[in-house]
Amino acid sequence: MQTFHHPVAGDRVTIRVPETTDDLGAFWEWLSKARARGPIAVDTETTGLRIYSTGYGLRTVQFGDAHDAWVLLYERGGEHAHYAREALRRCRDIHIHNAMFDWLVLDRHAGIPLENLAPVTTDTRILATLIDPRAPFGGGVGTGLKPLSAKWIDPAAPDTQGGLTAVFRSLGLTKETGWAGIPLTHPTFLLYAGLDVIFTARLAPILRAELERLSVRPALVPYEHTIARICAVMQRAGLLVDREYAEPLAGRLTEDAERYGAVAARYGVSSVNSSAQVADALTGMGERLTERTDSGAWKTDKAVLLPLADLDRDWQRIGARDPNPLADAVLRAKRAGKWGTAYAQAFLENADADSRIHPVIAPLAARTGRMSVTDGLHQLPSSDHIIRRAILAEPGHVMISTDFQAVEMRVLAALAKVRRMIDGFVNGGSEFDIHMFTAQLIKGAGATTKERKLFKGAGFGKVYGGGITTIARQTGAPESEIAQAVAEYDRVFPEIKRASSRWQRQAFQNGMVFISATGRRLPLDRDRTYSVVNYACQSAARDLLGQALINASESGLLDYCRLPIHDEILASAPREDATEIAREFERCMTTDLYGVPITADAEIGGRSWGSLYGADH
DNA sequence: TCTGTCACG
DNA sequence: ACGTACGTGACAGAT
Repeated sequence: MQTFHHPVAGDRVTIRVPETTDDLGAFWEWLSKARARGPIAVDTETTGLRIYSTGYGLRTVQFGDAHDAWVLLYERGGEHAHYAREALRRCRDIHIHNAMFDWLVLDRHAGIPLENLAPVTTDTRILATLIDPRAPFGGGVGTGLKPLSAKWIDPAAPDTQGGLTAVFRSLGLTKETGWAGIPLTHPTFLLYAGLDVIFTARLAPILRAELERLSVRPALVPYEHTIARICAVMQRAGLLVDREYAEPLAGRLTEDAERYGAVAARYGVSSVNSSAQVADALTGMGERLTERTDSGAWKTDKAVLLPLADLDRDWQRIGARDPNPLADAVLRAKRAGKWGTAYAQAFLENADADSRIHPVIAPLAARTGRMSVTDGLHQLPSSDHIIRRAILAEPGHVMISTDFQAVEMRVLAALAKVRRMIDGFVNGGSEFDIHMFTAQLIKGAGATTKERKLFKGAGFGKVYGGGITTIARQTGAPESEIAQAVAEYDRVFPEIKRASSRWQRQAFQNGMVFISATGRRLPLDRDRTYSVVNYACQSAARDLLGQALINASESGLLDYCRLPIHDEILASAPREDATEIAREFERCMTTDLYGVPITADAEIGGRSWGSLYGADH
């Protein structure tokens, strides 16, 4: 048996790696006693992050408490794997840092259903996020095991992930190949694998005490664990990619990008993604650029190029000038290039052997509590259906998208107690349109759709905390019009400004931390405290979605759920039951927030996600 | 690794 | 004193 010792916060901890049957017996004896004393910390090491890729493997499973860790060599199979599985089956109280990953690994590669593991898990990352949700670059300590251990346990806590990267390099491996390529019994690998569970075990009680000290609403802890389980089930299910559609699509987009790229090359732009080249060439053609980036370079983004190409925001000809052929080619080449590589090509590369994409869902990613999804499925173009067309419901199923109706405006009305807004939402019925309502409030019953658009822009400006200039730039309306609209907006909804001041004051008195409607801690940046209005709304809306997911799960809809998208649940359901299931999703997403109705609208599509978008929409 | 850009809610 | 658009992920090019 390999044994390691390491100092942790003045203690000498022990890491053991069983080799023989006797060693495994010793592990079993330790586990029985440790389980009787308290929770067991668990962690895994694997060949990488892409759990569903072919050839993926589980290398070690670690168990530990505050002083002892055991690293089981799962990769060896046989009795090593057997002991690891049996240990996991017996543990009724476990601590994991970032549990979703380990649940899914163990579910897929050790035959331990996440439905069994999730209910007995406390995720120390969830606890840490409820204390401070900010990433390191956002001013927080971060929610990684290393920074948390350094802050709460031992400033000398090793950077096990970063430290291993150095070991990988010394072995001629990279960050990507190292996890699979490092020898299973490499001492640093095993030491760090063991230390991770020891730090997790020590972190849990400290974080729990801190949550209590800060009076964080206790219900948030089980609430977030339930949402994590639900998101893990969706990640496991994944979404089906239509390879027969995506492959030629990727090819076509690449051809388009090359064709337009060749046009740009005629004007001296060899790579359309080089802003400097585009700026030089445009200036050389006599165009005058006016906007600059943060670092002082000429801006050549879409907002700059579209007018030069005589195109509006929807890429329709304006007829105001002769289109600049370079601006037009750059726009089209960049779009085709991005859609081809970031979407169509990415679908094909990210899909597993069963043509499924398993989006990595982070249920508590943003500082407001919002979820994030990697693999791009949160950012697919919505103006055109061609990209989403590549994502399919299950065979015999159709896509159902159920989204909250103007949820952030409803949340704003409820939280800021905006009297006339509340009246509108309460009395407005199912077809109520808050932005038209606002336009009519200000302009009278004859308000036009153009005026609706103006006040929609002003409304979003309010929720985001934007100023006149920015709202004007975003909406394309002249500043004078926006200034007047915002002033009128403030006149009919005066409660918003008052709530903003009140919330900023409360946050200031609470160490620059705003407490959300659900009891979430939302740290503010000192130099932009106005963002509290957005944080309050975005965060409460996220928790409405979280509760909707829990409702859906409790109503037996979880197996149909595929992806949460901020104010929407995307589902795949049998065609013959779609109407009934859609009504059920609407019911799960319908609620009341301080007297303001929160409503949802389900749309039943066809086999592909694209059927809900673009031309057919 | 940073900057700019572009996609979403 | 005043005013500030919010939150993400991914890719390409420059450094």
